[in-house]
Amino acid sequence: MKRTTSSGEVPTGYDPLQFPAFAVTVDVVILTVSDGALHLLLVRRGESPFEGMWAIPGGFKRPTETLDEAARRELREETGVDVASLLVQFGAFGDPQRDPRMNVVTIGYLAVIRDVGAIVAGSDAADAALIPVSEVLDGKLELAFDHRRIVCDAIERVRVELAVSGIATAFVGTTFTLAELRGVYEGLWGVQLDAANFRRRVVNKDGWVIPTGRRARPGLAGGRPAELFRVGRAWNHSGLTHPQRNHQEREVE
Amino acid sequence: MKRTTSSGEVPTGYDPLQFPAFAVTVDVVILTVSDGALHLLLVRRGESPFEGMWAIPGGFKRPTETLDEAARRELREETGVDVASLLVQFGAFGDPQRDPRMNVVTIGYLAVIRDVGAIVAGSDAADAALIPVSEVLDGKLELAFDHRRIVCDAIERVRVELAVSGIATAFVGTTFTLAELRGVYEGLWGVQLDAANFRRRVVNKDGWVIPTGRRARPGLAGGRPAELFRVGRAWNHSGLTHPQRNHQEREVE
DNA sequence: TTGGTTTTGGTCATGTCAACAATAACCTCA
DNA sequence: TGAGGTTATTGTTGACATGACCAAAACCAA
Repeated sequence: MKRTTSSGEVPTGYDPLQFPAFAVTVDVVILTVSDGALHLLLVRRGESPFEGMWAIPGGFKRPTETLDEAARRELREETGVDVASLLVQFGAFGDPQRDPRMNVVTIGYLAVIRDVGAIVAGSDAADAALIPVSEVLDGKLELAFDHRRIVCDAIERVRVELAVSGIATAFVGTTFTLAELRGVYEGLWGVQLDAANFRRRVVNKDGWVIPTGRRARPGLAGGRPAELFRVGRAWNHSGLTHPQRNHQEREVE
Repeated sequence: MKRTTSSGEVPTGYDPLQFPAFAVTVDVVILTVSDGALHLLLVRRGESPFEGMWAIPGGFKRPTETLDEAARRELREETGVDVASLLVQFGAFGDPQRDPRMNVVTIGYLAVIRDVGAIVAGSDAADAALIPVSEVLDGKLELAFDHRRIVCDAIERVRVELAVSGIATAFVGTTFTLAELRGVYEGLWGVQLDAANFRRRVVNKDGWVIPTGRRARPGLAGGRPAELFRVGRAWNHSGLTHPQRNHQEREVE
């Protein structure tokens, strides 16, 4: 049995070129909620291969920076925002044929930003757009490289993270109404949540949301003005779970 | 604002060496539960740097294989087992100085195997050992490279995964008693669980465990023989949660 | 047979949560 | 100004989950 260690059977005098060399890139899936639906930021490729197709923004990792720094740099170059509400690594992708030109391993990052409308407009709007993720998941919109799979993994991660931690607050502004926050859950899970029960669950969560005294102005349709909240610091412990039917059938098929 | 896409500003006629080249490795954190405590498989490094120190097994990704294949290959080379109960990627590590020799980006994999005792014995036992993770977390045992951080991330992932999915069954054999399964939770969470309540929670979970008719032989101390279960297929939906005190104080500090 | 040990089943009180009803506070339009 | 519409919030209720605790069952060793 061959024994190898983390960096392999490297003799003391090594030659870097003797080992398989890869290009390492960082790709950032930038998400936001708009009109109650999850959207992601895509850019149109200007070069071959996949010229003219939509892709998620990304670029080479530089030898002097960490992966996190590379992701933050890419996000800044793409959107101009310096810090996202959330920027976490969610996976690495290294299939041999994922880039037809050379061997590229990419590290996927997930970024959540609050209101990206103005940001995309300020950017080079010609080749960047906010696309509903449903179009990607449906397969209606084809993406370059293996970016469809990368996006799918990112979405899945968001859904899980939403249940296990308080990611939802990353999608809303610094102050928000509970209806807005509820919309994030409904959009990402594709469910309808009871407003009354949602309120109780969220407000009772220890340090989850903090009421500011103020109230939001009602929408065009009127209605009682909603209370304004800001995020508490404890949005990282036990998240919300999917609502489960009261009368779930307990049959073991 | 500079616009880059996933593979950067690569002209059509590209020269691979013109872009930052990295070595890509796959490191596998191999976990098992032994004597009610979580252990991990470490190998002793035979070469510089960090010669003689403990490290997690790993090696170079080959250009023709996927990351998952590389992880499976490393696991097989190290333990001889062909397929783990669980083998998932959990993170990428690419700090510039993590390897003093060259720029190495490593992809961390988490492997869970059932009974590793015989396996390690069958391997080249001189430089491989099962170490309690507590010794690594305490800092009592120093690891090569940034492997301590990699291990910490893996453990954290296991703890979360344990609550959100049914990872626990990956630690036990194909048939198991509820005491064994409970021991996994107790070992990983560092808590004591009531046997009666644990049984109800696990058995009531839809498709979680399936009773085989057989019973285990009692231990040396006697006791009623335990029922033997096997894992159901639905161990991926809503996991168990930490037990929470009945009278939790609800103060907002 | 007796005492020890482990598993399994039962009870009870409390807490959580979904469903639903009712009220409060705003809007627009007549 | 008032009526009807809309949204947010509070209340109530019943089903279920869960933790604490107790008791019985089924084995061992002596």
